[in-house]
Amino acid sequence: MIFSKSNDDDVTVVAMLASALRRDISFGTLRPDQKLKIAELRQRYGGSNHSMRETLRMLGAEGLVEATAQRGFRVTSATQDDLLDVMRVRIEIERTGLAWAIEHGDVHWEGRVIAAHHALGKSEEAVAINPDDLTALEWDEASRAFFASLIEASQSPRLIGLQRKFFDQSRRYRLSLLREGRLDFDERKKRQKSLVVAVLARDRDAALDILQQEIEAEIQGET
Amino acid sequence: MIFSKSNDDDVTVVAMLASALRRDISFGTLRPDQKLKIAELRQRYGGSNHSMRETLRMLGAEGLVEATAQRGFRVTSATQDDLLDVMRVRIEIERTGLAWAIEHGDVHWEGRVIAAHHALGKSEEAVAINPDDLTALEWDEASRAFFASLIEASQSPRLIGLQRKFFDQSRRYRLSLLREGRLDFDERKKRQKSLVVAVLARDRDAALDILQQEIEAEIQGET
DNA sequence: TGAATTAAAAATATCCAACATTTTTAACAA
DNA sequence: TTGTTAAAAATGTTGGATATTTTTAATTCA
Repeated sequence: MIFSKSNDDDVTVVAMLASALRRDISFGTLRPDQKLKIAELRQRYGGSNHSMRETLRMLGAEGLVEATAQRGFRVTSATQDDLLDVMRVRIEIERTGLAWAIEHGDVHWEGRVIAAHHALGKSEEAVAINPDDLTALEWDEASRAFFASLIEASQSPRLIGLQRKFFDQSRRYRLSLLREGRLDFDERKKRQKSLVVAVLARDRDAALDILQQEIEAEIQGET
Repeated sequence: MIFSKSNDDDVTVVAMLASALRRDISFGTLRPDQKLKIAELRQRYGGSNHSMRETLRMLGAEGLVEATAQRGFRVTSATQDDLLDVMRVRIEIERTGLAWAIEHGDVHWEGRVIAAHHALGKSEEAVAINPDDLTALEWDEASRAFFASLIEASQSPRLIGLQRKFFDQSRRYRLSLLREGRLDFDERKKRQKSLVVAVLARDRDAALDILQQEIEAEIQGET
């Protein structure tokens, strides 16, 4: 058989519930600090109480939801401090990962970075024109793929996992910036371009600087 | 009421199961790659099938256990590469945290570092003489507390969380080094002492260097 | 013999229903 | 108001049942 299973992530009920909840937390349908009562969630998303509990535990591990003993779950609160913390940690993680990747990466890695950059370019154009939910999610995923490609050659599974985790945690804030039109797509395009150039030139210091700027631009927006 | 509840962590069944499993994974009673069948675990540790599943999900989030859809859980495998990865990431996390702490920490932080260092010293002496399981666990906890105190003033909840996570992940390896008598307690004592001195002097570069050495010493052992 | 197929067994993932415990809410008295 | 108490709601846990999937063993056939 040529075809691989569509998505190893959505085969179980818990995985599907997790996807749905992640999406709704990202878009703010489930608001920060909102109490997540098992009964209500079941009515809205389906699943048994155990599936839902397991799902919430998973999201808890991802940092999207917080659990308190005997007091259930709530959506992780979103504050300015929290945003700052995610982004500061993201900067350190991704800088380290990129440094390692520049050290270890081969020509195939360079190819994947170029490909991811190309795809991101298309997505940014699309979302700049039409920022509806679906387009926004595709753009965010392209963005994630681009940053992921950068540290892909770091040879550190944990660092790669951390990058994904904090990128996911910052999604809420990022989509909010997009909605409010506070992303400067021209600036992003320039930075991303020069970031790729620096990476291909193996100019570590320059690459790390630009990477950091690109992440910092997501803290406040640029307009 | 003056007394606070003993431990917010062991109030629920799931939390207790998690503690027990964590301990047994740390000591290798549950070996790397070992299949964790719900039925067997229930017989050994108690709890319902759901509690056990939830527990395993939690440990999965902590990186002690790995889950595969439709194929259950197993103890995360322990390889040389894995050890290297944990330790490299630990170094980056803790270096960053200590740098931030040195920047932000006040005199109270210094006090807590000194206190944790003092307690660790006692524990190291105890475990050097008598490395039984209980003493070993207490030593490991004192060690964790010392490293945690260093980055406590980093003002980054996420960084603090990451430090704990990776310290926990490396526990298996660390206890193994201890069992095999491959820790040089004299060297450790010297390093810890000079680390504290550097921290109090706010000599960032020196402190980061020593911290890194102390972590690296846990990769291979020193004898 | 050995590869492929099939049947049986085991294990996972899920659900429902029930109950004990804890927390939250509402009512009430001081 | 403030504090206490009772009722309601929600969480945490369990047992048992069932569908699906994976693993193992047995069997067939080239």
